[in-house]
Amino acid sequence: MDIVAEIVRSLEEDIARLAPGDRIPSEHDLMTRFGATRASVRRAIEVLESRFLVRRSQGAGTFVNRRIDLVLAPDRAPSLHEAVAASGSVARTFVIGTERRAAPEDIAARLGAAAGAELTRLTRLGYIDDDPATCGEEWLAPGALDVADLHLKTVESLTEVLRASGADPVRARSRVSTAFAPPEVAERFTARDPVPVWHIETLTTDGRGGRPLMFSRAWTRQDRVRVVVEYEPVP
Amino acid sequence: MDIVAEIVRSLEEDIARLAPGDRIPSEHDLMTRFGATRASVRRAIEVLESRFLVRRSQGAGTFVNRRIDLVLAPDRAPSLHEAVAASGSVARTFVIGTERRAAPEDIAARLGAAAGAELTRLTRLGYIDDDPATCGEEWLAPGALDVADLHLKTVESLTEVLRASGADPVRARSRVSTAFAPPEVAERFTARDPVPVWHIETLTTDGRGGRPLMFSRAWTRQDRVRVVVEYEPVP
DNA sequence: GAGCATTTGTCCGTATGTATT
DNA sequence: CAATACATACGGACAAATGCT
Repeated sequence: MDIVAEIVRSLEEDIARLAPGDRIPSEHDLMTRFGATRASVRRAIEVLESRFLVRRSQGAGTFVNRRIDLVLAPDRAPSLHEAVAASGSVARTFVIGTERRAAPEDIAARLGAAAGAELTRLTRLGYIDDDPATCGEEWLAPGALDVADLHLKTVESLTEVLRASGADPVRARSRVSTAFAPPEVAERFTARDPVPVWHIETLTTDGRGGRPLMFSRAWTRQDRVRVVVEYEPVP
Repeated sequence: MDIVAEIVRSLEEDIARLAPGDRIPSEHDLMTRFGATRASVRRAIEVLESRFLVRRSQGAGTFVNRRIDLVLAPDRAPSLHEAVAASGSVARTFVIGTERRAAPEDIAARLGAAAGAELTRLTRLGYIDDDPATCGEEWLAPGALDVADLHLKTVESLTEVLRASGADPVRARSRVSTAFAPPEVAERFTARDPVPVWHIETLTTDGRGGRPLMFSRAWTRQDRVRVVVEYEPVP
């Protein structure tokens, strides 16, 4: 009984012996192997997918998933690029938009701007192994950066740009939780179903004086990245 | 087209107008309402369930889910009991086991004990509105507490007990991530499918001297609790 | 570029089991 | 005990994306 659970168990063992990127047998093959319906086989694979163990691609097959560990700690720079590189994958980030726009009230407040103030907003999209994995926006405090400096292609260097402009950017406070990608983000991920994501917000201030410089808000796919947060109480 | 997505959208609107605990129409009613098969209706409800919007109970029906927000911050005591009470629900915690047992190597190390040392381990199970929602264990450092003090029924008072024994318990470091409940935990939750959970580890030390007192490891159901972690860099 | 086989995505219809009320 | 409602499984059909020829 419970043929789905049996298929799940069996496939789990198989996956443990495979490497990320390896293909698992087609649904048709699994039907004959387990003597089950396609519906049952699919249920089992859906369970594995919801555990982030496999990813499916229509027309291509089902493959063992690779997941990056990202540790966020007070004493460590939270570099997804480094974490990705360390695990042998390739990370790329593109700025897909820069604009001046009236900032939402909460963000304006954090950046010390008046409600409704027009601020510079960068939109970026990050890829891991050529798949979109993270998506987010950065809001710059008034006067933090000259707009002329923003013809950059990678956002990893944004703190570098801030530093070059005479500031001493340090992260002031971060907020991490999980959510489901809002429609405009899910669209970037070319997914329709609810995509479980990490929601990470960070306020960057000037180490000399504490003036707010930048507010960052990002959504990162949970099936591509596992975030671990370590924190200590401030005495 | 995409009848499942249509049902999801429609039910989302309905749910937004309902209160936690309210019942949504039966699958049979939804079949006639949308002119779809039960399979499609179930798919839609499964999507809502995976977003933690509803919970299903065989024989009873499908109900709008209630989720507690728990904010973990360096300057705040992470009290799930308080968060639950503040949202109008009832939290109860029971100690379901106390024993002396050889501690896992990593835990012994954190508590300053020799590898393989026998330590006191408490197992507890937490309920929200009479449903199991959190499950975990506490390991006590050697000499931190007299075993005779452990005939307590609620673990919320554990720091109180430590304090009464002359210590000044403070959280030293916490580690938060998401996972899927291991079998023995899922069993406590009376669930077979993979239950998405928060995995929270905390080391408690003595404020006077920094001696480790207790290591806590807990699994909390994501469909019952939403955790938000706020942290600041230590300069 | 066109055509084709493979593979996953979606939906329909039906039957039976099991927990709740 | 009976009715209700969710859980699980079977079987078939067509659509859509992929990868290869």
